[in-house]
Amino acid sequence: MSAKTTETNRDQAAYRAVRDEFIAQWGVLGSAWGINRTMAQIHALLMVATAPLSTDDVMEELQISRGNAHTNLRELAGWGLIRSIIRKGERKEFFEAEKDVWKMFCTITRERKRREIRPAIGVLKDCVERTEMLREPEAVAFTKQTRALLEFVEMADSLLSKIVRSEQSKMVPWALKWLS
Amino acid sequence: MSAKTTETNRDQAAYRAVRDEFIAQWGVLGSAWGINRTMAQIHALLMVATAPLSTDDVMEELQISRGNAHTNLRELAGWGLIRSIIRKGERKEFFEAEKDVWKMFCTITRERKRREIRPAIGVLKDCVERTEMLREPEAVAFTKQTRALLEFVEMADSLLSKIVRSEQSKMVPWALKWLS
DNA sequence: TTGCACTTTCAGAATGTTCTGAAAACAAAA
DNA sequence: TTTTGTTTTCAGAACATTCTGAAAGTGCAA
Repeated sequence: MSAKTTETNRDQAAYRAVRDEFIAQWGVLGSAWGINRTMAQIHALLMVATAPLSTDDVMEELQISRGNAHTNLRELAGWGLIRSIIRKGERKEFFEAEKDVWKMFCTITRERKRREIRPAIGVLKDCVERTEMLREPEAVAFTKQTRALLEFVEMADSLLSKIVRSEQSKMVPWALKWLS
Repeated sequence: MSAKTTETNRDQAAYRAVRDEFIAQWGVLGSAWGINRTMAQIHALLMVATAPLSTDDVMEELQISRGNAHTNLRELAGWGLIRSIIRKGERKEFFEAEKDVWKMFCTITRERKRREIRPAIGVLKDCVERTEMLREPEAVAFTKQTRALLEFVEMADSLLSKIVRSEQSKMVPWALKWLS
């Protein structure tokens, strides 16, 4: 084995170690968020993969069962963070992640808006509507507080909508300028 | 019982029903986020309470055990979302929530930055540093991807820092203007 | 120093989430 | 049609989180 090959193997091993560490840590971070650890790990794996992976590849790399891999791949596809690839002549389904960070951000933001912000707005609107005609001091305070929350959340929702509709090429330079 | 009293009682009952619904739903939303349901419910309860509540009040209102109430009150205090009140002449400890929505937002953002964004930045920096000298195509792609993530997360972190340092009286009108 | 009012802790129970592995379903090819 | 490769489902197991309730701890005041 040549010196060159030896060096390459060492580098390859070093890279693998860092990559595996990245996947593991991304899983930990995912759970700190509200996200299933395996789902976060599969996402990390696909984000740094150089080619689409099959369900079996994912099972092999992360040492997880077929059911687990399958379910989490579907879930990720549901979020729009990965897409499935069908290669002609191949029966197997492959998956690849969206790698553009700005697009990822927009996708995640849109989903969280839908799953977390919208329902909160619904609850708050309902609370305000059903108490604003009451005159007991407690009810008045309640309406005031829930209305303040509602207004804030609606503003945040609109801001996020506008940001997500923008082009990265406009937003990022603008943000950097605003920061300085 | 006078007509007036009857009306007041009905309103009181209506208010209670909406308030309890609010607390319950806030708990559900909390779990959709990564937050313990009881913790979210206690927070909701204290947000709309007109006076500070004791541990026993919380136990009574939410029908939960002392240990549960205690632990989650401490946790909320750890986040800085509630503070404890000691009344002179009283041995009992009371709790009240920060009600100002902007301050709440800043507190939550600061904590999430600390608990979720900082560790992510740490992981990503480490990945970039440990692979940027490698020349294998896979390693190069990995560094590129993790660096892009790092830059994005660092930018988001800075933006949030700046927002959280601002005055509500400056940010909110500015945001509203920007929206239109 | 004893009793009292309250807070804190924690083992085990209850509940909730995620994972496995095998069977069923499906669909392309033989 | 049957075979073959693949995806999907899901019952039960494994694991993780949250909750209860009782006991221990704390410190004031009689």
